[in-house]
This record gives sequence, C-alpha cells and structure tokens, in this order.
Amino acid sequence: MARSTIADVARLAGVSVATVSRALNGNPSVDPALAERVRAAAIELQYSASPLARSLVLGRTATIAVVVPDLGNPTFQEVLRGLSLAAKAEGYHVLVADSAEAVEEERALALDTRRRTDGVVLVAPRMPDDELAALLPELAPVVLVNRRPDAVPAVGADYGAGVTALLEHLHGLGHRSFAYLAGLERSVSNAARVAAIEAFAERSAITVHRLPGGVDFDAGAASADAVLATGATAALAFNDLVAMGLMSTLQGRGVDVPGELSVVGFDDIPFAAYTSPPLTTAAVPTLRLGELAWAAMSATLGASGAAPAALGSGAREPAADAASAHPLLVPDLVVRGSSGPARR
Amino acid sequence: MARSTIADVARLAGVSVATVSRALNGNPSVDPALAERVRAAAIELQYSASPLARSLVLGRTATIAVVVPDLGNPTFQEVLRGLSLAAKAEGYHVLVADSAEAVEEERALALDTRRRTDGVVLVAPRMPDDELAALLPELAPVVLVNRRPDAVPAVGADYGAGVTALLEHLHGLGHRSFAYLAGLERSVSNAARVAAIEAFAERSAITVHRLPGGVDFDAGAASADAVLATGATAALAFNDLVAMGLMSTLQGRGVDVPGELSVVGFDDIPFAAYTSPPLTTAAVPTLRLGELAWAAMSATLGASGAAPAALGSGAREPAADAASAHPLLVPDLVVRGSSGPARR
DNA sequence: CTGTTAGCGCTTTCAC
DNA sequence: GTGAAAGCGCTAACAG
Repeated sequence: MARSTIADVARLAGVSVATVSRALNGNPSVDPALAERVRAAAIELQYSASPLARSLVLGRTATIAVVVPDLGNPTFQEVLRGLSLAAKAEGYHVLVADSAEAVEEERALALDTRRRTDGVVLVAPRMPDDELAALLPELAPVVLVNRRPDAVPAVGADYGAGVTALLEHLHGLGHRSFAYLAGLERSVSNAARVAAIEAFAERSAITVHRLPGGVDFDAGAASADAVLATGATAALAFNDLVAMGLMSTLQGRGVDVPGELSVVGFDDIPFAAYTSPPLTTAAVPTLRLGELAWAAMSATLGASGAAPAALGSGAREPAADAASAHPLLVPDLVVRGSSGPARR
Repeated sequence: MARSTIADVARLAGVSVATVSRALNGNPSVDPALAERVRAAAIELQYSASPLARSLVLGRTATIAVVVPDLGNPTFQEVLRGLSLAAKAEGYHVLVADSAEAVEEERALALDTRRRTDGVVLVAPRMPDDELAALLPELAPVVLVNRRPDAVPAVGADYGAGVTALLEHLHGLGHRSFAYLAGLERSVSNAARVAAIEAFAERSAITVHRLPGGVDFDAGAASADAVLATGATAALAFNDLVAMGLMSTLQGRGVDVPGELSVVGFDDIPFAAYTSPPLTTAAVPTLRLGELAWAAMSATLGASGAAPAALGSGAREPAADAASAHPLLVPDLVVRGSSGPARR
C-alpha cells in the first residue's frame, strides 16, 4: 500500500488540501469542526506530511549536520551524544559525518552535509585557519566546537586552564621537571596546551621536555622510554588515552607510578577513574560541550523547533560563561592516584 | 548572494533546464559540446543541484538512519563508525538517533527518521519481539544489528559462541564455579549469553551463579562483594566495562586477580588491553559489524550509490559467513592476564 | 473561514 | 539531440 498524500486526506475529509495543511499544522484560522474531521481522516489514513516535500517548500529540514574528525575519539563521541540529545529535545535531527582525520575531505564533507541540513557544527576541524575562515561563510549557520575563529558562534573547553590546573597541582607536589607528550600537531587543542605550558614555565622556573606524541594508547606506550630519558618527575599526557598507554608501559618496565614518576592525563574519560592507579586528570565536560553547541546552533536557527522542550541538563550553569556567545568551559582538576610528591 | 538554481545555469548556458539536468547527470544523450558549455556555466555559478529537490523527485535521499539505544555505549559507537564510513564510501549519508535507552521512544524514533531517509538500521533495539515484528514492515528497508527476527536482513555477533569460548578457556584452567554478571535483562545479547552459559553448564558439570548486573563500570564495581560471596573462582562479566569495574573494586579489597579470582570481560574494547592485569575477553568485531550492516542495507537499496568505492576493509572475510544474509560474527577469544588457573 | 493556484528546485516523459 | 510541460508532496499567498 502506497503512502497516502495530503490529497487523499483532503478527499476523505471533503475539504481542500489547503485546509488539511492548515488543520494539521495547527493554524487557528480553521473551523474547529473541520479541523477535527481532517485530523480524523489523517489518522484513518495514517497520514503524516512528507518531511521532504515540507522541507523543500519551507526551506528548513529540521536537521543539522555534525562533522567530526574521528568518530572513534571518546571526546567527539560525547560531544555528538550531547548534541544529538539536545537537538532531539527540540525536534531536530542530526546528520553525522566522520572525516576520518582526512583534512582534505573536511571542506567537501561540510559543504555537502550542509546542503541537506539547516546548519552545521564543525567539531575540532583540522583544516588550517585560512581555509577554515574562507569556508565558514559558505556554511552559515555554523558553530564551532574546540576551534577559535570567533567570527561564528563557538563553544569549547579551556584547555589552557586545564593544563595550568594540572601543572599547579604537580608544582605544589614539588615537581619541577616535566615531560609533555604532545597530541596532533595540527590540533588546536594541542596548541592551547603548549601555550599554557610555556606560560607556566615562564613564571615558575620549571623545565618542560616536549615529546612528539599522538592521541592514543599506543602513542603513550611508545613514549615511555623517551619520557624516562628526560629525567622528568612528572609526565603530562596529551589526553587520558596517552596517559594510560604510558602508565601501562611504565609499569611493565617496573616503574612505580606515582612513586618514581607522576602521570596525568586530560579529558577524564570514563575509564580514567579505573586505571591503577586511578588517573589524575582535567575533566572536560564534553557532553555539556555538545549541549552548548546545540544551544548555540538553536539560537542562530531562530530556535523554533517542532517540539520545544526543556533541556533537562540538571544543574544550572555558572550563567555568565555558558550563556555567552563563546562559552569556554573550564575543565575540573580531578586528583587521583597517579600523581604524587616528586621523587628527590 | 542567493544560491543559483538550475534555471540560472540554463540561462547562462543558453539551453533549457532539461538539458542542464541531463548534462550534469551524465546523460549520454546530450551533445558533448553543449554538455561542456553547461558544465562550465555550472562551475561559474558554483551550481550544484539541491539535494532536497532532487530527493523529492527521485524518491531517494541518499541517506540512511541509524537508531541506537545509547550513543555512549562503546559497542554502538563502533558500529556507528563502521556504518558511517562504509556508507560514506558509497556516497550515502547517515542520520543518527539516540533513543537513550527509552524503549517506548524507539518506535517513534525509527518511524520518524525513516521518513527522511531511504532506510533504517536498528542497532540492538530494546523493544519486545512482537512490537519489533509489527514495526519492521513499516520500516523497510531495514536491517537489524544484534537482534534476530530474521525476516529482515540482520547482522550480529555470536555472543553465545563468545561466551562458550571464554567458558572453555576458564574450564581448561580448572575453574568449575562461576559468577555471571548479567547485563540488561531486556537486552537480547544478554539472553544469548545466558543461553550459552546454561548449555555449557549442562554438559560440563559446573555451577554458575547469576548475579544482577548492568552494563557499566559502576555495575561491576558494585557487584564485587556479591561475586566474592558466591565463592566462585572465576567471574564472567557482561562486558569489559563491567569487568573493569569489578576488577577495580576487587583490587581495592585486596583480592588478587587472577590469583584468587579470574575475571573475564566481553567485547575487547580498546581499553581492555590496558587494564592491570590486562583483561581476558572475547573480541567482538564491532566496526566490522557496522560495515556489514551497511553492506546489507546497500544491497537491499539496490546499491547504486553516488560514488561507488571499495570498502577498504583490509582483509578478506572468511566469505561464507559474512557474505550470508545474516552474518553472525564469531568473537575471538583474547587471553590476557586477568584469567589464570583456578585457586584450590 | 476555505478553496484555487502558484510555486519550492529538480527530473522526466512526451513531442519536435 | 533538445525543449515544453507535467509533476514529486507540500505550504502560502491570493481571492472569495
């Protein structure tokens, strides 16, 4: 049985298609009795308007696109989840696209998905600044996650603040020599970390050994020897995965963490609390980041979603910041067992 | 500047819109010279056909929907990733919907997303069998992941086989008394595990203590005492997360794993290799599951995606199984440090 | 209040 | 080979 169209409903209800459209869209200008008849007919025919046809004429799809560099990355997964849930609460759908860290594909992917949606949120785009700047206008409305060009709405985590908090924590424990395992060079969040580290080093007379790294377990595991070679008393990993990989190899080498070397991560992924020792880290509220990204998008879209609903996100924000056009969430320092007094 | 339409291109190229359409779609019946002129005009105007209008007339959106019970679940994340990548390779887009484990929403979500796409893949739907059976016809084309009603294409992991492999491994180590930490009762994959356990118990004279559980760390952590109370020498966790939570609490209690108690998980999430001791588990090829789900969908869609491309999935399949209409991937037993000889 | 009609931007018969 | 015109299914003027 083919799907019924608005014409079928009109016929069954004995009215014109215009009336059906009006009635079903809650246009108050339609006679209550007729409206009821229409509704009944629609139900009988199991009719509901074609989103496609609707989108074409309305110029809005009730869908947004989310482009992430890697769906395998826990951070992006959470952002996507927060975004998806928040969007759903307002009757919006989410089209995901994974660029698989292929920088050269990002632009096309964004452009392509944008055309089938009402807007796009770019999560941690890897493309260079100039390219991004050139792309943004074509993408509008667009919101950025973890990337700065503040010409458009953007939400992000304050990686610098997080790193600073970690450094202060370690500094307070007597550490003066650090090893930093870098992330992807082109990653903006890596740059933010590096900047914070340098700023801290400048005012605190510490030494920091920057080591090439990566973003996963293996990168951390592979760096163990290099870290030990620096003689540092504390290692700052780009993220929790790297920290876990590092700890794992370290322990395999018989190195005591945190006795001989403190290790701290970043992100506070769910697993961080369950390593042994549990990982000291800076908790990035990634789910919240996704919600905020939606909030920003929703705002620029005019925010008249089909099913406006409360954003059941529990606690109220510290207002000022999160309400801003460019909220920058400050990660929470989470002190666990992997960090301790510097060995002497 | 407003986007240009096909009419603009037609005007600029001095032809009719029909010709533009034909030329741009590679219809061979158009004069090469004209075609070139059209293409040039299209480029000059940066024109590309509206996917929306196209979808409306063609009756296909080049998009599929994926409904998952929880975007926070590593298993579903990987399935989504595999699916998304595979779909992209054939020029298809992916609309995701997270039902947030709200069984009563699944139906509406599936129906809703289905209408904006060409098909839907239901990942581990939680709804009861009869409801699912009733829904499937309305959703077609539809493919199921980790759920059986084989009336439609389905792909899944053979949880029973995985559990059996784990049990055999432990049995070989001398274990005779087991604790099983169950997952969600309504989860079909839990039922599969339970069935395999019972079958094994029947032929091997072992005792199995079934404990209520959950699917995350906390569930595992909370079950530690109950597990110890059973006197079992080996614990079979619903999944790796549960196993990790369990191990964590166990170690906090001073229990030696695997000396006093062997612990095994399920899934082989990336973190499983990095716990201490590293977790023995059954590796479910979730990414591959996603790829197969797409393959199944692609097949029922007629598989004429916009940009047909190879499914760069590395190794060839054992053919027979994966090529079937209902591939059931057998998890690999991965023996690591968390399992050892039974204490005596 | 309700019906008629003109599109939304495209593809595709159907003639020429 | 190419164009005119009829829709895809809906909404929004515009008249009554």
